[in-house]
Amino acid sequence: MTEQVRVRFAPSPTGHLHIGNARTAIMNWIFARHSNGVFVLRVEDTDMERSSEVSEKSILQDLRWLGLDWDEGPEVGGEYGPYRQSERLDLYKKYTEQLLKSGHAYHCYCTPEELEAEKKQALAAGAPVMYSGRCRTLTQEQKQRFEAEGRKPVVRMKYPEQPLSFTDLVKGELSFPPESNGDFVIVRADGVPTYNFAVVIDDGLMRISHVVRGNDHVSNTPRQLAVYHALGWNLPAFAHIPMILGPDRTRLSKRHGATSVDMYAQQGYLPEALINFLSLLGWSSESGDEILSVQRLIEEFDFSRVSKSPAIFDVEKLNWMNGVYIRETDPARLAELCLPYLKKAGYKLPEQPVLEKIVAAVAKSMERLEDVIARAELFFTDDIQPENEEAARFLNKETTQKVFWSFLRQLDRIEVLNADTFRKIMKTVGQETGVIGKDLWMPVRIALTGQAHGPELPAVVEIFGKQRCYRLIKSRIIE
RNA sequence: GGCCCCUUCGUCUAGUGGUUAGGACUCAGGACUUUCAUUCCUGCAACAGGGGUUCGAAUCCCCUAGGGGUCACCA
Repeated sequence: MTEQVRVRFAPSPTGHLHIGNARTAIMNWIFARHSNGVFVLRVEDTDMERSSEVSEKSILQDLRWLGLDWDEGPEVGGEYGPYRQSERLDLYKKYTEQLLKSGHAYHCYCTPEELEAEKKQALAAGAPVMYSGRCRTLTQEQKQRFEAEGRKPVVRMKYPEQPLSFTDLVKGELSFPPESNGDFVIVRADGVPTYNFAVVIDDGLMRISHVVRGNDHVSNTPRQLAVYHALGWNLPAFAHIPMILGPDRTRLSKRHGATSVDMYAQQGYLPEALINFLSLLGWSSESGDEILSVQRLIEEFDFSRVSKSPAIFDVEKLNWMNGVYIRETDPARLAELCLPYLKKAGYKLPEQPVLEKIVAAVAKSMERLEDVIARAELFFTDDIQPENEEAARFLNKETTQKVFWSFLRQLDRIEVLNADTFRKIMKTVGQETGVIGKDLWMPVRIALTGQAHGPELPAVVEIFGKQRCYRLIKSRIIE
């Protein structure tokens, strides 16, 4: 029987959920759901300086917003906990001692200053930059002398002298010669383990079957292999997914604009759209389809279709895709989603049915939910004025006044004004005045909305109602 | 600089020895329409370069160039 698939997403709580990390989380989650496996969330907070509870909270919130639920981890528990590295220190200690005893690791007393000097020298000489390993052979006396000086040692792993290799699910066979790494620190002077050590202990103990992570971790992998081997543990499968780059082909960062999930959420990107878009950065459906539901992503996901090369984050395409999702959203939910933005704009909100109509009227031209503020403004202001010269010109056409007069006459004869009756009115106005096309519609549009471009007039008019339309047209009549 | 990896339209990608190199976004043009938007149609646009292997290479091998990653008591 095949072993249960267990994957993990292991963010460090040092800020918001980054777009790149979000994509990693998404692929892990999708793969877990695809395989009927377990999705573990583990908080890598061994960097005491930079980690914070606030960050952890926000990352958890962003994951939930995306719809990525975890089966084990903070706030849900699980049998392989605890799920914060800061709460697993005794575990790391146990295995550190084991490695020390077995001779795979040793104490190193070099000071940061000494290391820095060594590094500078190597750099100047054009030699490879790595630790010399000189503390490997310290005698008892030397160690005691360092201790007496008050030096706190770190623990270093002896990097093996054989090539280290593994098979990556997306990149294939990968091999690293011994000279590609030196002895690396696994426990800091303060006793806290470093990433490359803790990650192995945790993945091993948590029975992680597939390590799915960003390509920036490829070069870390041989160091981790060394730990696995020293411990005599079985290797998980590795899958290194391509990185996400900015338009300038460098690592996606603040310079490129919004880089965290919460910023996209704020601007009004839908979680489904973000999931869909991010999934397609480095993966493609065999069908060639691009608009893919979460359900389909789960069904179709496969590492064999993950690309090896980095992908550039293209906001234009995200915008398009988000627009597709907005247009597919039913009016009730869309109204609900737009509500926070309308409130923020300070608009006086109407009844739910009217709100839904407003949102539906402008939805076609929206790429982000925040667009609703500008698009729907005309429904929330009483002061309708031509927005520019182009608009004002239609008001001054010689045929305009008779169109308005006719329009008001027709309006008087109607009970309720809705999209249908409005169309009928316009038809009659056209016949009565002999004015057609733009000259007929534009003056009405400008008088009612102030804008030469905007949502379909019948929809606008239905939302406005008879009173408001009457008033607005009347106000444009020159006696 | 050492080590590892990558390279198809501007961008995301399909493609696993024989295709008019396909799709999507963007852009341009057109149709629809009272405007914008939506929708639909059409078009522009790519195998980094050079050597091999082969009857035949985007597909296999080598070299060059370009790009990315990493070399922390960050993760």
